[in-house]
Amino acid sequence: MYTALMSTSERLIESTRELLWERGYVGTSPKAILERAGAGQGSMYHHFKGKPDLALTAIRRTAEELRAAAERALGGPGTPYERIVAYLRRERAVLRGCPIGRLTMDPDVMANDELRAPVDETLTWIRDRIAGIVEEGKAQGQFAPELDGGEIGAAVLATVQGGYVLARAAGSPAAFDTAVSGLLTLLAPRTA
Amino acid sequence: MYTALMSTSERLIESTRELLWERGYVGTSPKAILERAGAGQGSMYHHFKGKPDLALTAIRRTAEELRAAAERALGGPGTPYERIVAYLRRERAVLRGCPIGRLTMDPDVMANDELRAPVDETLTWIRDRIAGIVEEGKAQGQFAPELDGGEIGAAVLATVQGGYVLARAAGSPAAFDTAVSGLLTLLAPRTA
DNA sequence: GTCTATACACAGATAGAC
DNA sequence: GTCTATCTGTGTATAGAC
Repeated sequence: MYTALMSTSERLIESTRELLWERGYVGTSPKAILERAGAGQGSMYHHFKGKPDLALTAIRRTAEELRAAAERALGGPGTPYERIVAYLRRERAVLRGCPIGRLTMDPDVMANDELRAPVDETLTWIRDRIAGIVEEGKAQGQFAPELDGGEIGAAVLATVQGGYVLARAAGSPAAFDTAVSGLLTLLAPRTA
Repeated sequence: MYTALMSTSERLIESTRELLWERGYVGTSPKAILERAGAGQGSMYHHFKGKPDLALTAIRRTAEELRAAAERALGGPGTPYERIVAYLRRERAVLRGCPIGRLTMDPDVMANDELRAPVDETLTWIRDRIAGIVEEGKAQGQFAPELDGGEIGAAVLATVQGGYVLARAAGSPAAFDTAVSGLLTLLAPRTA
């Protein structure tokens, strides 16, 4: 539960972000949000139109943070392969899953175009970002010319998203790392 | 909603399987199950101890079916690579997601060891099954000796699970196929 | 076995006092 | 802005009639 160091509205947003990550949209009730934020019913309906409106604000912020975190790895120094390694190996709370990807399994999020949009945009952006890096690598001769940037970008992001699934099922982050290692072996540049 | 061609208990199980697939565990209420099954409150509590008990029965059945479907592709004819292709390309209701994998994002399933067990066992089984096929391929010289069966198995299954995430986010099955194509390019045997 | 009736807490939202 | 009522429906389960 957040202290009074934040405004009520901020505490509501941050509490919602946490709960959406932990329990998804259908699993998160206004009551739970209010308790965590230390606010009363009135505050939430003063600052937001209701649960979907507050969730939208929370999701947008989380999406922006995720994009920034991905960019820190993908836009860092090194060869294209090294940047993809940095992305795949970056620090993650593996057992918590992806705060954006998990929303794709939420029926109420998927049924609401406004809520789905930031999810779609974020994953598409990461996919395309990786795709561009793969094309860079091809141009530099690090990757084989038969690789398709879009396909590899999708495969890399899918491995991450699926890695979360395997790790959560097993109750251990190891499965995530195993899947990543497998993909990286397959993607390794020819050490000509 | 199911007709009277099934027993009440069967209709309850099948309705639960559908709803767990569509809406997950937290998103599925006994009331919705009863409506779909065309049964009254009493029937459910006569045949099952409650929602978790009914869900466990439903999940176990779905897990068994998923394993069988995977085995039909993985245990089919062809080289190791071809069998993995068959698995990755098998007919799927992509936009519905994986009926087992999606449960890993359900907080109440993950918090209940009995409910999580069949999820874990199923995904582990598929992972290991693919791992063995990769080892076969290595023995036959189809795959490079530096590939680790366990890692590739995890990467293949993660691509599938993550492919569902990408497809659902985009609202189109194409993203799934794109990711699969990318992985298959990377995994393609050296056409020595 | 299946039904309806009942129970009580929670989900989501509104009203109006301070 | 924030709070405490208050409201209607739903979630999950039990009781007891048929």
